[in-house]
Amino acid sequence: MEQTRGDDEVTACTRCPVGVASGVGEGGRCPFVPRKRTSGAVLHLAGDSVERIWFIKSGAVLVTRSRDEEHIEETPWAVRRAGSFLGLEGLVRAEHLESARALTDVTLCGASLRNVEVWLDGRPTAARVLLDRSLRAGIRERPLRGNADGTAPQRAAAWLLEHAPEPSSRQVPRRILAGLLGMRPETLSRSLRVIASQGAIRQTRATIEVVDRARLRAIARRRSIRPAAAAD
Amino acid sequence: MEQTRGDDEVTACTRCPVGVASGVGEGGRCPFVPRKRTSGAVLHLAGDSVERIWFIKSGAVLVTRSRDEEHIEETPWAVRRAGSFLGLEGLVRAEHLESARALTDVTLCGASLRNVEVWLDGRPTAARVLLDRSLRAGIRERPLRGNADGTAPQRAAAWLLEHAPEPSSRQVPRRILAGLLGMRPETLSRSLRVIASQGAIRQTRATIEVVDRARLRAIARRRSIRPAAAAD
DNA sequence: CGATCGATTGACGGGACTCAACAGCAGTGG
DNA sequence: CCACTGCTGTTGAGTCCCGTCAATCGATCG
Repeated sequence: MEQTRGDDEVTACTRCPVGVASGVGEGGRCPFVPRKRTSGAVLHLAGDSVERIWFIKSGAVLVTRSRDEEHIEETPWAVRRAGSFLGLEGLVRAEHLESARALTDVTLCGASLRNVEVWLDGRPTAARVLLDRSLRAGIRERPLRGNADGTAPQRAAAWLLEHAPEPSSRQVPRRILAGLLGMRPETLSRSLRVIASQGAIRQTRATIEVVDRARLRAIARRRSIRPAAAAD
Repeated sequence: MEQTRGDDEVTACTRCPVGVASGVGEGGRCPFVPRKRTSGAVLHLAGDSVERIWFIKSGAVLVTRSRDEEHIEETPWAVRRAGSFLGLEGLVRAEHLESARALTDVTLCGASLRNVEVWLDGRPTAARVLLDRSLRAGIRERPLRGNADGTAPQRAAAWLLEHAPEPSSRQVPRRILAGLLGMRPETLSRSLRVIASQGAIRQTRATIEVVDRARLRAIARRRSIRPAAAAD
């Protein structure tokens, strides 16, 4: 539970971890400058060369990855929220690994790759902030995508348990949600119907409302598929 | 292709990225001290409190994650090789996220969490090394686990394409490999038979030999399942 | 050789994908 | 106002891939 929860909006740079690391308030300047994007805006595409690194101040961003090298087909991968970075790959490779689109109206702080490099060299605490955020994101991004992670209703229930408290999650379209869970929209629709029939959620065409977390947990945990054995 | 390939063994600390960041050769001392473990040794278990952080100097380590919070059932997650860290989670949470076992005889450099913290505060380049390695590992660790990532033969072919050059990959038991790919051993066995019947590999009970990479690629790419559509 | 474990093969059933049709909803324009 | 269009989400029917269970085979070890 040490993960930051909720869409914790950070407005003041003096309370922003990046701002703090930059010494804002003590005469330091933060290389990341704020910018707003409206819902649906494309931030970058996989395969593009990394020009800027972004820090999400508020809102939610959908990250999609391409399965093939040519970046033709993309599949939803994760939802990044306030406090996460976008484009950190730029520090270790030339091109974006993933595409990013604003899922809601967002406030992003961006800095050119060059400025980030300068920042990393100049501020002793800068690298630690990026390391910290990178590790947290890595822990958090554990997509449940296949039968090995449970049946379709199980994965749907698990996702709802984890993301229902987020206000922005209610705006995730069914099609995208299905992609995040590694299933087809039809399968998601059927899964939600099963979950709703057990009284754990109430749903309309566009919204999902959790009414019984305990029951939802029961659905998510029920193990019909045993995970593969590990080495002993 | 900027990822380091092969089981690049690092023996001299003056050529090790961690050693370089520690200033070995310029009077600095590296907090990570080498230790050897034999194949099969358990390095740590998920849920244990993080005592030490390890850097892999040579060999391969199997990382397994537990699906449930109680850490009862574990499923293979990734194979980490020379140049990767183990236990970096310790910097942002108290307990190990994953279990680790030596897949081959390994040489590990370990440092206590406290010493790592001291090291991070004292050496300006230390955090950058960890950040760099963490990002690379994050890019590399992209497990293909479900139907959404392709059929069983496709995932098996994709894994072989990526890992066949690694000498240590030939020692991965079928059962473990199946877990890494999110399928049962029986399904892996059938998949390999299909791939072999197309002439892309030759296999015995214990070994897999790639004989036709082009054909293997064709099998991996053939799209019988379309990935879910991304937002446009 | 007997015991044990891992890998393979076969038979079977179920869950998810595919394809298709339909319903709900917004935008457009006559 | 309503037909028309386009898009998203739902529902149904059919197919097939993969998980499950069971038996067999191979390899290793005492």
